[in-house]
Amino acid sequence: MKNMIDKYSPLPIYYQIEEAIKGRIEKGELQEGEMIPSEREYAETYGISRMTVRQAITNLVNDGYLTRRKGKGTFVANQKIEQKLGLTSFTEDMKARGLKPSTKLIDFQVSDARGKIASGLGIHPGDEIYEIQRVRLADNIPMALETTYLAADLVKGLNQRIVQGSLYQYVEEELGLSIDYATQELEASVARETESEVLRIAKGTPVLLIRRYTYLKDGRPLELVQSIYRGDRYKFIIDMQRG
Amino acid sequence: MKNMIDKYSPLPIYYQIEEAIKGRIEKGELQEGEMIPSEREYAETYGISRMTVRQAITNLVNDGYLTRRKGKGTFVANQKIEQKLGLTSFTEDMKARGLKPSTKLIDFQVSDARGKIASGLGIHPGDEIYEIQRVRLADNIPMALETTYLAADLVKGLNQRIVQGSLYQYVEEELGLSIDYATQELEASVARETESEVLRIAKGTPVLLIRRYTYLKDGRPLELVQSIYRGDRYKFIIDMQRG
DNA sequence: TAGTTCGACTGGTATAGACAACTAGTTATA
DNA sequence: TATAACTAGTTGTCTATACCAGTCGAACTA
Repeated sequence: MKNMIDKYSPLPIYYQIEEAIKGRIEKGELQEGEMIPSEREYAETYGISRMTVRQAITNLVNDGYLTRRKGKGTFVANQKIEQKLGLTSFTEDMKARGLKPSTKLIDFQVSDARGKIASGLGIHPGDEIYEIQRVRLADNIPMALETTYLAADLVKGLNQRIVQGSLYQYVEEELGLSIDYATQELEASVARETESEVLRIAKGTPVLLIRRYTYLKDGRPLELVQSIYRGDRYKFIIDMQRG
Repeated sequence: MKNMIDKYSPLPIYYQIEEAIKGRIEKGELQEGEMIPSEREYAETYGISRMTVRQAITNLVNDGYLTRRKGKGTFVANQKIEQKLGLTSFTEDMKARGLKPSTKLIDFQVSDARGKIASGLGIHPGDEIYEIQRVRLADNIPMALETTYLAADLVKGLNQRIVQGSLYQYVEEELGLSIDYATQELEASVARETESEVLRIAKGTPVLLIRRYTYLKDGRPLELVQSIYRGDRYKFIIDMQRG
């Protein structure tokens, strides 16, 4: 039941190895984060060259199934949180559109929760929250204004450095909290004073407002992200009439 | 001015080659569709192994800069039309969300243009149009109903086989038409009879209606695509109140 | 005990060569 | 003339080998 490799198959050997490893991951025989056998080990057990094994593994790394760590080994990749949640990150979204995404942090402060935000985060009005404001750019053109609200006593010790890295990673790996799911609301709106300035559009211009609530495994709300997208740059013409 | 490769640089040779080729593409020295020097040629002129050249080229193929054609050569890739237009294709969109996209063709027919469709395509009511209806699925769950309308005398000879491949490629390469730009309209709506059946949702469920108009370089409208997305599966809660 | 060195593991880079599969043009043949 | 065979080019696959560069723990040393 071992040697599933057929050297005389018309299918390339690297492809057979590739499918074999992928199969073991999908069957759950290889778990997320688990180390797979080393390249030399594969080469020996199948009686093939290490370079051929490398070709198979390289493809799987490119497809996101595996990650390599020099000196340590090759590991089954973790699914991205965005993928788990079924969310598209701004970065990936823009890349898919062929644009160069970037982010500018414009505000990071502690403030008091107001009505809608407090209820969204499941805390009391007046409780401390972190408020992070970023501009998302595509090819250096401002595309969206994104404001993230987090309950301060849930994500203790948050600072500017973390915010500029991966917030989700910090929450999961450092704080040990498990992100579970998210819901999104989309609504059509118009740009207000602040937004029009940052996005360099006229006040009153149609914008897309997306509100995302992210929840932990235990049901507590983790964050509320409110994004204002320029309708024009997105080439969305928002008209409110019903079909 | 030739040998830009430093064998004793800490940067890997394959990386240097990679950057060199990428640079030539970005500077326009290598045009879209143009064949680049063969792997053996690179190996010889730089005095390195062909496998090292292959590593560089493989990376560029993975990044979408080049495409290989066995027996012919390696060519500078065409930018995807979706990228040119700044549009996200359903396929890419779903992949980015970690879902497996698929498409089911449910109707392909010639019919007569009615009011809104005729004006959108810049033809007269009663003129012949192709009408293509597809269901877009993610992980085999129907996500959207997509209807494409094309003026029959503009895209002559369209058939089911082409429709199941790349329409844009056919239009550009076979018909010699140049796609230029597109606009999108987004509006909130509710599912009607037909849509509710195909998408397996209740009549009256909120849906996202996206209308895309694609235009040729000469300004003529090429197609009108009307997509009905399930609001629930997209986890969008559409509410129409203004901010 | 604390620190260092060493060795055995990992993946990363690079070589030189071989043959297969495919493409396209040329040449020889029926 | 049409067809087949050849040829020279391309990428595709695979081998066997070598050495470099991190990682980590065990053994050695001050």
